[in-house]
Amino acid sequence: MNISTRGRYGLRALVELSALSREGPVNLRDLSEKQKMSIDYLEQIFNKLKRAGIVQSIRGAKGGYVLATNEDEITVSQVINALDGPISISNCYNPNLREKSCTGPATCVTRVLWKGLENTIESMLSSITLKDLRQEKFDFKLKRSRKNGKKNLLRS
Amino acid sequence: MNISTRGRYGLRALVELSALSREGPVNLRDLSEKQKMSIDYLEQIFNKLKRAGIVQSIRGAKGGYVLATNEDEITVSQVINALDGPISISNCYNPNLREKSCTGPATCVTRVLWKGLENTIESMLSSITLKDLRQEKFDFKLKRSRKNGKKNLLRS
DNA sequence: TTAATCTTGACAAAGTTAGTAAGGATTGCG
DNA sequence: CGCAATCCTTACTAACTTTGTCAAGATTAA
Repeated sequence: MNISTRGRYGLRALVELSALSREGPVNLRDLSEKQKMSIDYLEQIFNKLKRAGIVQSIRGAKGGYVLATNEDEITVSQVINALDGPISISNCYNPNLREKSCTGPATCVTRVLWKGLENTIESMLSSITLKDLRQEKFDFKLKRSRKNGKKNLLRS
Repeated sequence: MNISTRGRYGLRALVELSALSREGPVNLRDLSEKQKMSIDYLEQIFNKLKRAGIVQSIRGAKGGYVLATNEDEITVSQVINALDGPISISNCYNPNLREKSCTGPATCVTRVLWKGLENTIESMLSSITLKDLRQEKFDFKLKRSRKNGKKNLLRS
């Protein structure tokens, strides 16, 4: 149970990009130096981000990348999805993967558990944007519980 | 991001065991037939469960396994912990793993994000017991939000 | 034209997963 | 006792995933 380095590096780089790209496109060399990541790996990562419509590229000298939309419209969920694929706790209900799919009933209780956990995580990651991360202001209030007044800020 | 088959098989087998073991010890052959899992794999799994103190073994003919404590004292979190190790979204803050640990500050915002997500998942899985699963009654209300009256039952 | 960038695809070392296999130890029962 | 049922332990391996590296190309600003 892990979000891969690809997803995590990508997210960190995007937060950095989000802070820098008001001044114009940011090139990968700068990003790689700021974030201590290899340029080659970042290229792979940004290629995926571009195909997912999260960033735009500007080719040629003085080129680089910018966010394709507002920083408060890009969620952690979108980023992880683009880089690592959909979050999946268990594949037992996903028939087109090599793994034997569970032979039990469709309402198998552990299946329901994993699916529910998945939905909750997805929900949490959908509620946090690049802007929230850049400003270091985010919480884990789930979207489904709307009546909860107090924000439960995470600071440690 | 995945809970391994080891963890998932183990959990399913334990729910079955929870239902059957009132009558006395249950042997792995029976469990493996009911749940369509290989005996060899189950042996590996139950070995870990035993070392974690979740089940007790009775050796010899007519032996088998029983839960070591009440079914409502064994949480999903404990089971997954025993079989897959602690849930970890990101190792960037864990210094004794091979992966380069993040060079940023300890309060690195993505680090805080992953750690918070981890805590939330842990919290959810700690709130669900084998009994809940056997009875197919559980929800994802987090422990930390106590004022929430309505239960949000997961049934699909 | 040239240097700075992005673009694309191939490749590989290391690690993880999902089991399989084999032999041993313990104990109930006839 | 002796044997069958059962747990116990360790070793092994094929397939897959992760984490990058590398190289050659395309595009564009200056």
